[in-house]
Amino acid sequence: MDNRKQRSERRTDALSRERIVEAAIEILDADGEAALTFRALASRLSTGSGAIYWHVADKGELLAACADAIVVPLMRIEVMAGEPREGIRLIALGIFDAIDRHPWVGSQLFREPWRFGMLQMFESVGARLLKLGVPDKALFDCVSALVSYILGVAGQNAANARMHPEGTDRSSLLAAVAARWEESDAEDYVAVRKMATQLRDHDDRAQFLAGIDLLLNGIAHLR
Amino acid sequence: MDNRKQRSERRTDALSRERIVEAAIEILDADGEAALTFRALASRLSTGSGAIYWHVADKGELLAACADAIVVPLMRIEVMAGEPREGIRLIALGIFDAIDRHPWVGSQLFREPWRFGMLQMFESVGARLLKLGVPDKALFDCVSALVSYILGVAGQNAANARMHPEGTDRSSLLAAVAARWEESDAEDYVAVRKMATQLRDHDDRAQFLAGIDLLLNGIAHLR
DNA sequence: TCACGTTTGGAACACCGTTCCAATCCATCA
DNA sequence: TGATGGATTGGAACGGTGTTCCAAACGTGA
Repeated sequence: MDNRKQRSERRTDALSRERIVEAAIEILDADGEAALTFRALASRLSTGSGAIYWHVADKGELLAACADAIVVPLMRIEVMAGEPREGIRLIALGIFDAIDRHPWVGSQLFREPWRFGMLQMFESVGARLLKLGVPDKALFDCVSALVSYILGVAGQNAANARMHPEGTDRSSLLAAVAARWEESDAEDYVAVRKMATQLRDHDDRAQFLAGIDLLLNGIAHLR
Repeated sequence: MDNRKQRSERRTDALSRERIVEAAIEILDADGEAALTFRALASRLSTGSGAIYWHVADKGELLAACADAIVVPLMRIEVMAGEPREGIRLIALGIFDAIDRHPWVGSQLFREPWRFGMLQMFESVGARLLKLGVPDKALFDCVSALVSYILGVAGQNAANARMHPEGTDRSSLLAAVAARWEESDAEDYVAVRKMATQLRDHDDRAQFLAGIDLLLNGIAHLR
């Protein structure tokens, strides 16, 4: 009779898929992708690896569940309010910022794109493009270009973060690369030299948005 | 005296960085990324792992060297001949096709983007955009959007290939996904349902090019 | 011929994901 | 109430990985 009650209330210190995912995310955020091992996870949860495997099929599913926990909530964006272009920018920025906070999501999102709220993402972006008057025939190409771009930048940011773990002084790093660009051969690298100054003080987030706007711009001028 | 001669001609069966990279690429192409282990490599070269480590620092460097061997030649494209837009399309398609043939390059290119002919790629694309009249101020954003998009699609293709190893019947797979899209809720998934038919018989390569054109289009209509 | 730096092959190490299993918990039923 | 059996746990064990280490073989200049 109180069957329902007892099922819904679980012992707080019992292992559960959510508690495992939560602990895994803590490890991922604190020490990066390579630090997430079943041993480290078991130790943090004061248990053995076998117990974890009872709740989670394997490491792939664990990573996917972690990424889900971060990404899926992002997909629930105000249904269709506001200007469509702005809506698309918000969706894109939401993903960008999430991956900025949790770089490991980038690689995961990338490794298995179809496990996540991809359907919702396609719908969110697609519906807004329809509202902008994109013809049905061009819709899929446009949405998929936007999504590819978003995931592409996401993945690259994750790679960047993996390479420059955190404390790195970003501006001096950029300055160093820019200096190298400026020193490259004046005849063979005309464009690179011109980009060097912009590289030095560019902002990843703004540049990401510029790319989105470029795509939206191209979509607006479809014939 | 024949010092030079002896240095340049190496015994054909001696181990060398190039022979190792060559063998590694064969394994990668034949059996995928997971099959490349130092043991498998050593066995193929009839040697021990220690001998390989004398020529190659670690697995990361090995993978990077393999990717270099595929990608770097692609960057040497006819200096500045032909219509700039077409040139950019050719560069992009070159990378797309290379990754289609060697999916593992996609993930590697992605993991460490700056180890490769990225400078050349920035220059090749940038110079052509300059020729198209893109103002200096917008150059970096435009190039970087194009490069991000290219790498993004590349990575996703690699992920796809990893998931559907080869023999998979692509058209029936697409049909299955499309069917699922069509069955999704009629009210909440308007756009997805419209895209389903286009998903069913789309061509990855053409769609990739459509995205490039969208970006070029947006760049052309910059104000 | 000798000596010495270069190159090799494979054993050994630490660690990983995963499997297996004995021990424990706990709700249910006789 | 006590027994029973499934759900859940913790940790040992297994096969495999990247990497290190080192004794042996090679080959080249003195």
